[in-house]
Amino acid sequence: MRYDRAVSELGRRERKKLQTRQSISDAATRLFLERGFDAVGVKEIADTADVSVTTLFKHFPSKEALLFDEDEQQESALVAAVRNREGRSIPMALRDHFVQAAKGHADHPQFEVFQRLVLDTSALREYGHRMWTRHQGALAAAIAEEIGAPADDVRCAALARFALEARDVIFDRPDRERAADEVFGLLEHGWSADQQA
Amino acid sequence: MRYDRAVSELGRRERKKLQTRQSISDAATRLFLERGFDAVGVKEIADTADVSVTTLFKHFPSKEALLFDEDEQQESALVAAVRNREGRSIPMALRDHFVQAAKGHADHPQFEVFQRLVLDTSALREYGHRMWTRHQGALAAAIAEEIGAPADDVRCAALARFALEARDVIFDRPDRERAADEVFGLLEHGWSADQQA
DNA sequence: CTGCGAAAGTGCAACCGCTACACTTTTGAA
DNA sequence: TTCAAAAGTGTAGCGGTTGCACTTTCGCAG
Repeated sequence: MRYDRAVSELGRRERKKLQTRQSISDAATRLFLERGFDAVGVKEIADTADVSVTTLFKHFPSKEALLFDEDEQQESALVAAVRNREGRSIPMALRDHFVQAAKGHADHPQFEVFQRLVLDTSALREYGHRMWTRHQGALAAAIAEEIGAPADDVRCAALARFALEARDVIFDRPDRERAADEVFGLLEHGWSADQQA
Repeated sequence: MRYDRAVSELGRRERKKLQTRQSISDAATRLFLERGFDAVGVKEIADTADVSVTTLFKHFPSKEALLFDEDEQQESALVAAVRNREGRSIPMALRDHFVQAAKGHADHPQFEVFQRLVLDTSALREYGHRMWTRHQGALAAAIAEEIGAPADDVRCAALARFALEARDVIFDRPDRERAADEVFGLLEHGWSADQQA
């Protein structure tokens, strides 16, 4: 959670609002990790954070959203990966971006259990995937602009969609880096490149 | 357990069960098409089909499932498209299969409104997509077997996933056949084939 | 044919996520 | 100081979904 402007520069009102939001998010994350997503009700989260259920839903649009707090920077990072790719092809730039991101997350040890929770809970896995694929439009637009194609070019949309889906395909594999090589290699050079079938 | 016996060969019990199931499905489809998915409650569907809500949920696992009745043949059709491809590459065989299927559906005029309903209702669109991507495993296995790769080969899994996702990318476009050419061309020959970027 | 157990269906109550509503409290600013 | 907007509250309710205890229906073995 990054807040560009310092918290102290906000009025008391915004500060309190942020504070409430944070305590809700904290309570939810803690309870979910302790006992699982489905075993905790919104009522209990609200009670733990010492707010009403109504207030909880004024800050978060759904129960699932309580766990996915940071989103915006992912999209800009994706677009940046395409823009500042320095000679590499777009698929390779995206491959590097994913590998890099996975490495970065590996630092945080708590990220492991967090990810386990999301992957083991169907509601969360679907919600996460939905949020993730929301970036398709922006990514496609960035790709299109980069190669000078119309903003709604089909191939750009397809590449964006495939790259985003690639993450899930790769995450299931034991050796993620090698999986990333193969999957993005497929996007870069195609199925028929080293496959006679 | 094989149930390829004709309906008439089933006992009165199974026949009645099938009958109630059908009347529920019919009532749901009719009401949904008439007034929209969200404007019809399960209670009303149950009443229309003259069953209790409990019975309704004994036949269908969710409200969305009421609209998606037949699934099994889609999967076998996908696998068959890969198997009987007669010299064509796998991506091209899948492309042809999709184009063919779209043409086949265009016959049924009621399919247009049905599709509109699904596409305009977020709950249904997501459910449909979830059901559709369930075929990834079977499709990936078929591809792997076809080229003599291990059943869990990453590239096969990726191709399967991408092909399934391709449907949605293509369906948004006005000229679906041309879109299918471009998207599956990307899978077949890769991004770098006719793209220097 | 009979009777028994399994399966299908019923009605009710409740849970859970979520929302509308009417209300009070807090706070920034004129 | 005053006032309107914003934050928060409690209650009541909706809609999908499930558990439970119950009745009815049917298939089948004795």
